[in-house]
Amino acid sequence: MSAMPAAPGSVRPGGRTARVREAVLRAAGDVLAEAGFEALDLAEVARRAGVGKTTVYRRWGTPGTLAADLLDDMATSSAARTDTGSVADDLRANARLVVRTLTDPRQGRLFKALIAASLCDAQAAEALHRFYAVRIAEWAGCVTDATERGELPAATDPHAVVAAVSAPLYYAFVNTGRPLTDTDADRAAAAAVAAARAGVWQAS
Amino acid sequence: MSAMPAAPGSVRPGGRTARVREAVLRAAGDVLAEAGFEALDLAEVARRAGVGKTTVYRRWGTPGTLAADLLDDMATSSAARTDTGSVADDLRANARLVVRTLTDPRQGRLFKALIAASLCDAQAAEALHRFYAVRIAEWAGCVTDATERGELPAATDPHAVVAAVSAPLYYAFVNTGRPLTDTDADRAAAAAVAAARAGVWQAS
DNA sequence: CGACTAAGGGAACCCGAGTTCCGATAGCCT
DNA sequence: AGGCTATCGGAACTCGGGTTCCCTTAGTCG
Repeated sequence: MSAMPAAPGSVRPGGRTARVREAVLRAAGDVLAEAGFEALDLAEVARRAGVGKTTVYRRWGTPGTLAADLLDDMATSSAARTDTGSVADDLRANARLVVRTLTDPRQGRLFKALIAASLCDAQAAEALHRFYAVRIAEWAGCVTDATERGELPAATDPHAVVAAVSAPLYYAFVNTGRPLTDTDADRAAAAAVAAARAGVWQAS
Repeated sequence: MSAMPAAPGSVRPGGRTARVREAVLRAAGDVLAEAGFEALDLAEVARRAGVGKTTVYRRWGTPGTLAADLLDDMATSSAARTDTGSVADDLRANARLVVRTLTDPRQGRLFKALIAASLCDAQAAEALHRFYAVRIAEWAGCVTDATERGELPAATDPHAVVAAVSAPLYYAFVNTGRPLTDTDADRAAAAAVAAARAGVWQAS
C-alpha cells in the first residue's frame, strides 16, 4: 500500500498557508458575487488574490472544490438567533434576516453563485447542505423553546418548521424570480407558525 | 442605421431548421441530465445531435441560451391539473407530482441542471421564471375554485398558495439535500392548506 | 418547377485555461 | 538557531473549446 500524500496545506496550515487561503477565498467570493459560478476560473482567482496560479490549482483543483471550501468557511461564522419569547416573532426575525441577505446585492449574487456551484459539483453540494444544516440547527432552538412553553404542539419537528420559513423565500428567489420584501418574510413566518400550530410537523 | 439581421432560424423555421432544433434540444437535455450544466459544451451537443458544430454555435452561442430554449420548449407541454373537489386533495396531488418529478433520476438531474443554468445565465433565469409561472398558473385554478366553494377565505392569493406547496420540496431538493418522499409531499400540501385557512395569503 | 438565399456543415485556425517542471521561500520541529 | 521539507510560484507547454471562412444543401416564394 502506498502512503497517501496528505492534502496540500494540511501539514503546515499556519502562517503563509493560512494567508494564501484567506486571500484566495476572499477573491473567490468576489468573483462569484460579481460574475457568478460559471465565471469562476482559478487563474482569475489567483490573479486577484495575488497568488501563484499553480498554488490555486494544486490546493483546490476545480471551481467546485473552491466553492465548497468557501461554503465551509462561511458555515463557521453563524449569526446568533433571536430569543424574544414568541415563536412568531423569532421566526419573523429569521425570515427578515433571510430576505435581507438575499436582497443585498453582493450577498444575493454570492448565494446564487454558491447554489449554482452546489448544483454543478458534488463537493459543493455537500458543503451547501452542511451550511444550511448549521443555519437551521442554530434557529431550531426557537421552536423547541416554543413547544416547551406550550406555544406549539408537543413533538413538533423543529428543523421542519425552521426550514418551512426559508423555503418560500428561496423559492421566490430561485424559481419564480419575484423580488423579495419584508411582507414576504412576514407571510413566510406566519405560514410556518400556522402550519405548526395545526400539527403538520408533529412526529408520526 | 443598419438593418439588424434576423436571428438564425427565425426566417425559415420549418423543415430542416425545426428538425435541427429538435435534435439539439434533445441532445442538450441528455447532456444536462447525465452530466449537469457545467458539462454543457456546445461541441458535445452538436456531436450527439448529429449536427454541425458551427450550427449550434451560430443559433445558440452559449450554454445559457441553449438551456433557456430548452426551458421554453418544456413550458409549452404542461401537465393538466387535477380537480377532485377538495383543495387539500388537489394540492396533495400537485405535491406528489413535484416529488415524483424531482425524485425521478433523469428528471431530477435535469431540473438541477436547469436551475443551475438559471443561476449562471440571465436568459436561462428568465426562461425558468416563465416556466414556473406557467406551472403555477396551471394549478392556481384549484385554489380559486376552493375559495368559491368556501373552503378557503375570500381573496386568498392563489399563486401564493400553489407556490407554498412546491417551496419546501425544492428547499429540501436544493438547499438541504434531504431525499424526498411522499410524506414530504403530503406535509407540504397540508402546511399550505393550514396557512391558507388561517388567512396568511388574504389580500391586504 | 426553378431561382433566390437562409441555414447547415466541413476544416483550418486561435487562444487561454489547465498542466508540468523545477527552483525559491518559509513553516515547523529538535 | 539550524535543517528538513511542505508549500509557494514563475515559465514554458498542450490541448480542446470556440471562432472564422467558405462551400453545400434545402426551405420558400413566384
